Parts: sequence; C-alpha cells; structure tokens
Amino acid sequence: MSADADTHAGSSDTSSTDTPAHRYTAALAQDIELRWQDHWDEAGTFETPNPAGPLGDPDAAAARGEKLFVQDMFPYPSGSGLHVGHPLGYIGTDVYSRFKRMTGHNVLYTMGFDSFGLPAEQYAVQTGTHPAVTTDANIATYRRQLRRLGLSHDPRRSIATTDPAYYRWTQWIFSQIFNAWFDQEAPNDTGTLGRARPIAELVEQFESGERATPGGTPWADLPACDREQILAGYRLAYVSDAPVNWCPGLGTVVANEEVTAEGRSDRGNFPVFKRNMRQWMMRITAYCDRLIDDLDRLDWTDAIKTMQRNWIGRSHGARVHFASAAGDITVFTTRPDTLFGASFMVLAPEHPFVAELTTAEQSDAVAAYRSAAEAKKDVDRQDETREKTGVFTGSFATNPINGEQIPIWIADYVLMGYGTGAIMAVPCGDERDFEFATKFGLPIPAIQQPPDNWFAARGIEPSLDTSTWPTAFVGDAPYVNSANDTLDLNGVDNKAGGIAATNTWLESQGAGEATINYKLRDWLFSRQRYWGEPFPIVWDEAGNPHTVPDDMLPVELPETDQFSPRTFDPDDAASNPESPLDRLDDWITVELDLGDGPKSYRRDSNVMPQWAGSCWYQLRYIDPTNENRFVDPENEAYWMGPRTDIRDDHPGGIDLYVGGVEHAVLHLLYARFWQKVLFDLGHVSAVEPYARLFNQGYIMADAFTDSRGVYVEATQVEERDGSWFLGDEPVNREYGKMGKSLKNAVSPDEMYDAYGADTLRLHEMAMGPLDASRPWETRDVVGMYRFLQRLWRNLVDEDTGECTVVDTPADDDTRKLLHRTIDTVRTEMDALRFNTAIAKLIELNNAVTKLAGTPREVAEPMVIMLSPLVPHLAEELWVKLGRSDESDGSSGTITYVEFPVADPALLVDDTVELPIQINGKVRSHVDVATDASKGDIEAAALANDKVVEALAGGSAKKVIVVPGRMVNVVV
RNA sequence: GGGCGAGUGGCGGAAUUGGCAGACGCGCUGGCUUCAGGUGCCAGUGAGGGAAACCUCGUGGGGGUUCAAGUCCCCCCUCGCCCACCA
Repeated sequence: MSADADTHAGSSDTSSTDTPAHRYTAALAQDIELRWQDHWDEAGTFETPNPAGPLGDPDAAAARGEKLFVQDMFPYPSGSGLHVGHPLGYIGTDVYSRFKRMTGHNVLYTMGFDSFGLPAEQYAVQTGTHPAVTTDANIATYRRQLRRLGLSHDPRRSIATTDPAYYRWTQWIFSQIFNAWFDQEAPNDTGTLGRARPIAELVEQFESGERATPGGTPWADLPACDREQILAGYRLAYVSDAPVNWCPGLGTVVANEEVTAEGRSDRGNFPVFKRNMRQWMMRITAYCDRLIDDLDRLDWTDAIKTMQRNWIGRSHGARVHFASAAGDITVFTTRPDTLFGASFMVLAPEHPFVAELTTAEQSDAVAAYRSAAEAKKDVDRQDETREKTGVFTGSFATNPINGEQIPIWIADYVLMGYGTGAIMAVPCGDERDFEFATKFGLPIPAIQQPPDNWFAARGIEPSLDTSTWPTAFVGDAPYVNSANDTLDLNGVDNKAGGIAATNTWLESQGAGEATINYKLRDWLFSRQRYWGEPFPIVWDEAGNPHTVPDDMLPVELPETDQFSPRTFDPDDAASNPESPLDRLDDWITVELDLGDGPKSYRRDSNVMPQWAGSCWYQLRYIDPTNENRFVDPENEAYWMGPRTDIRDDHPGGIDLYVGGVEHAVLHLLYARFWQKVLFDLGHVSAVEPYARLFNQGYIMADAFTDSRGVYVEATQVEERDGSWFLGDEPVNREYGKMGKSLKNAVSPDEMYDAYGADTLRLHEMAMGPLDASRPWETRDVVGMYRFLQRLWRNLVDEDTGECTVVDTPADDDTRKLLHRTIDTVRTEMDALRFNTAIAKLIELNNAVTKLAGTPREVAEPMVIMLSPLVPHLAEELWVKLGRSDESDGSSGTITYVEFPVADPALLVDDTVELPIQINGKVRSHVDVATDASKGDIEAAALANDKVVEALAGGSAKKVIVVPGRMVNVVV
C-alpha cells in the first residue's frame, strides 16, 4: 500500500507529469496478454481430457466435473482476416466456457475452419495460386488473430475441413449415406415410423422375396444395372437428373439457396440459368417429419424453429386426379373441400402432358408461350405485381367430383418444382385464380355463401352471382352448390369437416387420397468445382456407382494446376458445365479390385458442397486424432449423449451452439439430417447435433457510398456540419453489417494496439445483449479501458507495481455488496447476459474505489469473477495477489479456481426502503423491517408526512401493500 | 402480400411474476492535476418549471384493463430480418 494515498481516488502521483510506470496502459496490457498466451500454450492450460482414447484421461475428466460441450459456428477463413464483428460470438462462448470451468464442468471448447469454398478457388483462378496455399495462409492468419484474443480453445482439437485426415471421414459418412435407405415401416427412436437402414438389409429383403421388386421380377434374375437402378430409388444419396442453376460466370452449378432474389449468384453476382443435369442428391425429404417433430425437443428460439418449420413447409391436403386425354393429371391441394368450385386447371408450361394436350389450333400459341416462359428466370415468374398471363391448351379434363369438363390452361405462375406442377383452380375462393379467371373470362362458380357483412364491406348486395364480386371470398362459410349423388357438403360450415368428408369420398372413388406435401426439396449435393471433397465413388463400365472401400479413403484431391472450372461469358446461357476434375485423365481413370478382380473404373468428377464439412465437425472435435473411426463411441456418448437429467426426451447433442441467424435453415437443417442418418445407422448416440442454439447478433456500422452508389472506405470519411465527405466529395451515409463488402470493417489489431485484447473483449460483451445486433463506435471502447485501469489501481500501486490489497476485513456494506454482486454475476453469466454482469462488477469496483484500501476479502473474488471476461489481466492480478503459486489445484493459473459462491445470509438486509405511492405516483419512501407484516407496512405508510398531508384528515379509500416492493395509498 | 422480431435520454443499452423508468458505459458540462494539449481523477447530466424544497411531463402514436402499464389487451405508424403467385 503506497503511503501517499488516503484513498484510491485522486491518489495519482503529483511528482511527475508522465504516465506512472505501472499504470494499466495498452503497452502493459499487451505485455501481460502475450506473456499469458505463451504460458497457456506451454502449460496446456486449456487441454480438455476425454474419457478414452489418445486424448483420454478418465480421472482428469471426472475431476473437472460435469461435461459441457460449447461450440461456435466455425468460420470460413477469408483472405481479409478478422474484423471486430467476427469474434462477438467467440468471445461470448469463451467467457461462458471459462465461467463453466470455474463452476465444476469439463468443458470441450475449440475452433476449426470451414476451409473449402468458392473464394479460394476463385482467387486461385485469378492469381494461379493453389487454393491449398491460400487456405493454409488464411488459416494461419485466423489462428494468430484468434489466439491474440485469448480464446481458451483446446488447440489439439482444431480441425480444417480441407485436411485429408478430416475429409477422409466426410467421405466415409457419404459412403454410409449412399449405402443406406429410408425404411418407411421401421420404427425410429420416437416410436413413429421411418428410419435409415443399411442398403444391404434392403437387398436381403429383395433376395428373400420379403419385399417384391418394383417390376415383380425375382431379384436373382435381374441384371446388375437393373438392380442398381432399383436401389438408386431407395438410397439416401442418389444420382438424378435435376434442374440446376448453371452459372456460366462461375463455371459451376449453384444451389437454389445460393441464388439471390435477383436471380444471380450469391458470390460473384453473375446471371444464373436453369439446366437439367445428372447430379448427386441427398434424400433429406425422407426426414421431413422427424426434422419438424424433433424441433420440439430442442432448446432453440421459437423464431428459428418457426423458420425451419416454414422451410420444410409441411402442409396437409389431398392429391386429386383429373382424367384427361393425356392421362390422369394429379394436383395437390390443401383445400380438397373446394373441389366443387374447380372450374379450370392450370399446368406449368414445362408439364410433361402439355405437348399431348395441346390441340392443333392452339399449338402455335402454346409453343410461343412455353419458349417465353423458358427464357424467364424463376424470380420473374414469381413477381406478384406482374399481370397474369396464360394460354389455353385446347383440351379439357374431368372434374371427378361432378363430372364437368373443365378447360386446361398453362401459365407460368405455376411452377414445375412445387407440388405436381399442376393446380386445380377454384376462382371463387382463391385470389390468384379469381384474377386469372376474370382476365380470361373463365367461369367462377360460387361454392360458399359469404356472410352479409362481407358484401356490406365491399358495398355490394349479397348474391351468389360471382360476376358482381370484386374479389374472391377467402374464409369460412357454409358450402353451397357442393353436392353430388354420394357426397353432400351443403350447409356444412367448417373447413375441417369439409376436408375430411371430401378426402373420404375421394379415396372411396379412387379419385384421390389425403396426403402431406412438403416445400423442402431433396438436397442437391454435387458441385462442378475443384476445391471441395471428392466423392468416394467410382463408376464401372456399365455405368453403375461403387463406393471406394473405406480402407482406401481418403480419395484425395489430385495435385494439379488445372483447378479452374471452365468459365464462360456470364450471359452465355447455351454453355454447359464442365468439372475441373474431368480433365485430369491420370486421376479420373483408376484400376481397382472391388472384390471381383482388377477392373478399370472412372472416378466421380464432382465435389461436395461447402455444407458437407460443417455437417459433422462437432463429432470430430471430440476425437480429432482418431485414425480408426470418425469418432470413438465412448467419447461420443460422453460429449454428445442424451441428457435425461435435463428433459426426458432429450435428443443429445452439444450443450451450446452459437452462431449467426443466417444459418437458420440451411446449415442447421443439413447438419440435423446427417446426424439423424448417423444415429439411425447406429454410429452415434445423439439424434440431434445441437441441443441448445443461441444466435448472436451482428456488429453493425455506418457505411458510405459515393455519387455512383459505390461503397467507399468508411475510415476515410469525415463529418462536417452534419454531412459526410470523402475529401471534398460528399458521400451518403448508410448502415449495415460490418464487413469487407460495405468497406466499414474495423480490425481487432487496431483495438489491441490502442487498448489491448482484454479491453476489446470486455467492451464487446458490455455493448449489449449477445443476441442483439448493435452499432460499433470505436470511441465507446475507452469506457471499459478506464474501468480496467480503476480496477488495476485498486489492487496495484501504479508507481511500484506492488500489490496494495489490505488484509483488514471489509465493512458490512461492502461485504453485502460483494455477495449481492456474486449472486447476480453467477446468474447473469449462466444466462449469457454478460452486459448486466459487467455492470454489476463495475458497480462493485466503483464502491471499492471509494474505500481507503481494497480488502483482500473483496479483491480476490472480484478478480475471479472478472477472469472469464478479462483472463489475461485476471491471471496477472492473481499472481500479484500471491495466489497463483499455491498448490491448491490452481496450478499457476486462475482458470480452474472455484467461482465465488454468495453467502445467502448476506443477500438480505434487516431493513428495506419501500416507495410510498399516492394514487399510483411515488411521493415518498419509508424504511421498514425486511420481514415487516403487511399491517406494519401499512401503518408506517399512513404515518408518513406526505400521506397524512394527502389524506387531509380523511381516510384512505384503499391501501395496497406488496411486501418488499411498495405501498400504494389510494386517496 | 405472408411469417418472425424490434421501437426506452444526444448514443449503446438497464428494468423478476405488471410494482421507484433510465442501472452500467459513451458523449456532454463544470472542476482538480498540467506551461499547454492529451491522459488520469472528482462532480453533474431525460425534458420543462423553480433560488430551493419540490412540481409537471415522459418508454413510436391512439384507445383500454388495473390501486399501479416500458411490461397485459385492441387499433395504427415506423424499422429490421426471413419467405414471397406455395396451390
């Protein structure tokens, strides 16, 4: 304790104008941080013991406590490095992991890299640098920047999806999926029907005759290619002709999800065209029901669950068959009860029946319309502001419910990719159909009696003459004109009843059946690129696929400098995709013995999409060095197994998964699908990968555009008189997610130089709730810097660097404040509410600042509580407090020191100050005993001067007393 | 158009089950330290009125329920995200 300080406040050294030698400055912070980061690495501080295997130490794992698996969505290592927006979630998971280590948990926390992907490939195409070189350099940059933040990852467990030792197992999982089928009849873990089984079990069923082959021919009599064709109809990974989005500018095919609203590629912004191509598909649609139903078992926000449900898009309805000259036209409808009102049909222009249905006199019009539709992008066809267009085919279909002949039209607002590519039009009850019928003069039979107020609201007389209606009637109302000889809906006024009755009738007549439709399509799983996982598939001369034997994995990407896909003029719609691997003759042809002697095969030249590696990385974190299996079962069960102590139907999975909401549907759905397949095949114990999901917000920042609308470097923009300028040129201010594209990124390196990593960490956690997006203001960072300086000054003499903590006990008020702080901080950290935890710690420190000396009794728990947030500074202070060398299990680090526990006796005061309200407004306060009775509180309130004055001698109408909260006197 | 979410000081944000609106931080104002600037420290800071004690208003707008509403209900406005002719 320095002699010149009466209080900590205002005790700065007056003998020098220079900064004191031991002030907590950015330079000192940097010194402390780099030193501790080296120490942690050397000591293996954050290495997490497994229960078994190469990283196994069962005793150590047990000693750490209950398991906890925390994971970030891993980054794509881009060439531009990190900005301060990237690590928001990482800091959050690090603080949480560190907190949990101190409260008796064995925490698995590490980081990997999603390193396959288009940017490295495009960069390679531009510069000639191999993607592997770029990727390794970028990963090295990311590792350095993340390490500088002090994240407590287990460095032994880091993975990169581009590492052959990793993608060997991505390929193995693909083989598992390829060699599996979905048995609709087999019970799954929830007792409903439908689960994956090895394809060999299907073959057995065919061989034994338990299951008939589709054509009825005995399995043994079928040639190999026919067998394979049959199996392809069952496999969970299969090749199929699929309409794909061909992007000549990228020289590759992109997924629907990667096409922007403008019909251009997500990356590169090139035009995208429709093409039919043989592609690998994943039968994710087999899992639609389980993917929806199991959402109920997950601790995810309702917003994300709703988005997944909407994406899968399960709707109950019926398939209805309409007889036509070309055969039965099948439609899907959610409203079979409106079938009596179906007065025409509309097919997608691409529908296979169109050619046969088109009559001679309509053929020119239909041909013209079809070619016009073909040239249109899906996005244009879906523009709802566009006027309806369509052409009559000249043919009619039979409405099965009343035998009427209804005209068949084609129109581009019906899409081949959804449902059956054909709809029945019920113009009186559907706005789009009403519009179409009105425009083309088609009949609009009324089948419901709208209520009088519906007509009144539209200023027309009630009538069933639909020509007087301005719009369709969409709602519940009694049916009219809805009866045939065997079905009568007239007078029924509820939709559910109408649907049920109609479905029963349809099934009895063989005219249709109740069914469930999904919006989700099978997952297009191949890309014509170089920088991705090769498929572990070879093709024989007859054109049958075979998996490469597991012991020959990985199928490594061939070394080549021909990694460019062949690109074309971005607008060249006639060009065709060509995979880079196709050109490598030495690699593409291979001689193998697959059990029937050496034969020549052709390798599959596709690569997997970037999603593949991220579908299962959590499993590899568990057992990253295992060369015999993708993950050891004992370790998997330990880290991922169901937690029935949390809920009875807990699906297993990691305990906390943190990432951005942009992955709400794609990544999260694909990863859930793979997990379920692996579960069904008996490879893992968890049926879901991520038991709890938390979506962190984004860091936003101002961005600026010049007169051409091009983003300019935000750091160079100046504000003058409320306007913004780049040099002398005025620019427009916008606002958006921090990043390279908006040119508004702030590098963490700048923050390290100005304040240090601990200040940056603390600031990002203090800015607001972790799940909210918030704007970045560099000038705000100084607040947390000052806080850490005050904290340091409260414990350390700025001139000598000596610890100034006193061993005298804390006074009662300080002790109570300490324990209330402990109580709150524990609760808030557990709930990931770091911003409020930090506020409480600042209050405690501010109170300590006013004391004549900081009692050790307060200093030690305060440092421990801060250590998850500012780990380097806390380690340093722990040493200064003389605690780090003790042989009490802390072993030279604060990391595993027990988090303070509040003394419940200190959380309650003897007296409490209650607000006194008069007519609901606070007018005074009164001190009462904490355990005072309602009567005592009321008496105390009524004796209060303000209340006496307000009552003016009269009596209160009513007195409401909420013990411990407030008193309200109604006058 | 549909779905989900959000509107609180100059700014970021606090506020158990309805119970003292604005914790904590930034910024700003004044002061101390300093030759000065910066750093650091102390005090003040929702708006309006008042010398003060205090008073009035105040959580996007308008209604409502209640002793009591940022919080619950109804209508409207604005913004963000996702999906969009989904049959």
